[in-house]
Amino acid sequence: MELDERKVKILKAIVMNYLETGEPVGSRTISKYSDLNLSSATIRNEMADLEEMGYIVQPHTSAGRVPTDAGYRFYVDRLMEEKEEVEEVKGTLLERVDRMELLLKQVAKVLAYNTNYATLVTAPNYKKTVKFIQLSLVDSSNLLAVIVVDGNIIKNQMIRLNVLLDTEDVLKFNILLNTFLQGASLEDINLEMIQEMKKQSGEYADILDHIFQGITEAIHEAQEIDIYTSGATNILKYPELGDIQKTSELLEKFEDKEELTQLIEGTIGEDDSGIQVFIGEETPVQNMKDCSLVTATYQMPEGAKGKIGIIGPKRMDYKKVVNTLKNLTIELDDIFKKGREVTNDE
Amino acid sequence: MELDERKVKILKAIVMNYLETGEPVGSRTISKYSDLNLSSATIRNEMADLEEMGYIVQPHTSAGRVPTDAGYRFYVDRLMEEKEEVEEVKGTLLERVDRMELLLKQVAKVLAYNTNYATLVTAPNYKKTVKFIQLSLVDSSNLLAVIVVDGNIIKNQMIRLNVLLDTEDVLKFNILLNTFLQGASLEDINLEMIQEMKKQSGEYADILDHIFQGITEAIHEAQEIDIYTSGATNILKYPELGDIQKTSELLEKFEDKEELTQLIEGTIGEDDSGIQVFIGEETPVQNMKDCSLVTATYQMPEGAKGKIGIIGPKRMDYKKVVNTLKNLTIELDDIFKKGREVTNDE
DNA sequence: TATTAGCACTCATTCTTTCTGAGTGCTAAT
DNA sequence: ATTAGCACTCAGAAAGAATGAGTGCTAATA
Repeated sequence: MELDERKVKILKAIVMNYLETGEPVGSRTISKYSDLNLSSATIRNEMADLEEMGYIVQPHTSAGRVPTDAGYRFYVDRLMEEKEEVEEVKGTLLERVDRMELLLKQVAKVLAYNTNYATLVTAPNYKKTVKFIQLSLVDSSNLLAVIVVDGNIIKNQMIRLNVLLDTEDVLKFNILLNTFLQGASLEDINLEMIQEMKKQSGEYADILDHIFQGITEAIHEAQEIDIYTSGATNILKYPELGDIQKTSELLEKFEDKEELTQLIEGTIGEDDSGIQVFIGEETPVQNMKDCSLVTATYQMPEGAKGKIGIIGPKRMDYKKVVNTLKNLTIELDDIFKKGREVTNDE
Repeated sequence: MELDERKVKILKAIVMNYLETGEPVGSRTISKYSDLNLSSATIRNEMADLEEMGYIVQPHTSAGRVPTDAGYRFYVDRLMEEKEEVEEVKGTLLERVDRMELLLKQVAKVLAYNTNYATLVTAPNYKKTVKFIQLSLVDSSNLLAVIVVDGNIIKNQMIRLNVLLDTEDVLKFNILLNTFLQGASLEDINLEMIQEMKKQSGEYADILDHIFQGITEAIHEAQEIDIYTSGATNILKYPELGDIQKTSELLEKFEDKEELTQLIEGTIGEDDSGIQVFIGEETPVQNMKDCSLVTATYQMPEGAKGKIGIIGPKRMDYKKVVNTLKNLTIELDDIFKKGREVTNDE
């Protein structure tokens, strides 16, 4: 059977109507509210074909039709024309990037507010490289390590001492650490390097162990993918995800970063730039089979990438979501670029 | 009418039974499962009295009785004997206090896991005093300010420069800042002090403005009440909070720190130490009228106080919750004390 | 006088049954 | 190829009947 132009028109009408109303769409509706000027009977015949082809289904015999995953997919890939009007993202993003965390939290929040879906944002994930390390003696038994990795992400680590150090010792350590570690990534810090540093540090070799532990912890922590979410409760707004049981399980996942990390990593694939749409079964997480997921990848000037995701019901307003995401990533790119110009011209 | 001993016994039986089952309690149940050896008819008479006195109600004519807020209150205040068995808190807390944030997040999580209710924990709120400040030059245009306030809370602030500074300048600033600001709280930093510092800093007075701004921002941020929540979705587990509409509004509040701050501040009252129980209408927030809130105050050796709260349905297991909270606060006090011994013996 | 057995009554809940109407598929006419 | 028309289906609403947990009241009992 062939998917001729008329069938496409009808399919489009069905999907759009369903997106709007959430009710199964009957032949009569299409007959009346489309410019095809066909009787409901004709539409019915066409619908039967479309059903056979797998684009739509009837929830039960005497009901209208509802798009299948394939139907949505066809719509998203081929029918959904771009909106020319820019979907403005309301709510200001921070302009200063020095607190990445705040910025991303804000992104999640603004996005949730704008779309009324659940959102999540991952921090850009790149091989972090030490830019600057400083130890300072806070008091006699506490040594503070401040580590700045690129992207101006700052980590602190309090190191408890059981030996007395004086300022001069600390100064020595600082120099030592910086000469060795500046520009190093986590992988670069290998046994050999450590040995060498220990050798050079002479009598304080055992303290160095302590310090190292603190530092690796900090770098590790910086390396972890941070995830920020917002608007999780929006999920409750869509009654088609009726089963409270299921929905609350989904919400629970949303509280758990581990799970989310998996989710996001599941989306890293072929088309790793731009926008991806996962519909129903295509979604990489079990509990989400009744939802759709739209992700966008943003990129920092250094090449680091992060993801923004929106989770909503299958009948989500794909057009709006895709558009909003596009604009948001542009805005983000902009902010990062600006940030870079001002900051990192080393 | 008088609340004699028998009535009290009956009331207690009703409340306990209701806490367990969630179903209205009938006279026959009490007659059978209590050691009173009274017929259901007698119980009925007594129940009628208790209803008149406002401790219980019937949801409808032919149903058993359910405790009113007053009924719960009486139970909590007078009937609920302390469990002697310690309600063990399962799941380890971090032992090291240097990352307060992690500790409190953990507390919220463990508590939610143990009780199956929604939990929230506020960071201790005290007048923060600067313990240590350090500026360092990360690169030519970025100055990093690290501020440690007591309790070893660390704040970072990247300060962007449009003037070139060399290491010596930074050193000078460091000395200047530390002599003036060490031990100062936010309120202490007044115009006079600033003037004096500017005078002493001579030619770099205008950079100082920049730095000040950064530092006050950081202190402000440290001053803010941080709130950590966990297990919000547990709320969905209690069907008696049936109205999804309402419940989801409640959940939304749980996403919003502002609201939560209000909530917690609403509980700061007379009995500001130990454990407080708010039942239904007593709760300081509108959407929470169908819930109960139990809060505990923990105290750091410095005298700073924070709150731990548990939100659940009115028929929550008060005994368990109160007990768990008691033990948790003790455990926390312990951790803090240890932390102090090792850390802050200045 | 306090307690209890007994009975009529109430009413949420559950299960059935009936009704309704949106929507279909098919056939015969255009 | 399209459409009018009609019989058919079936979810969901509405209405009715059965169930049973629980009550309040009264009269008998200890």
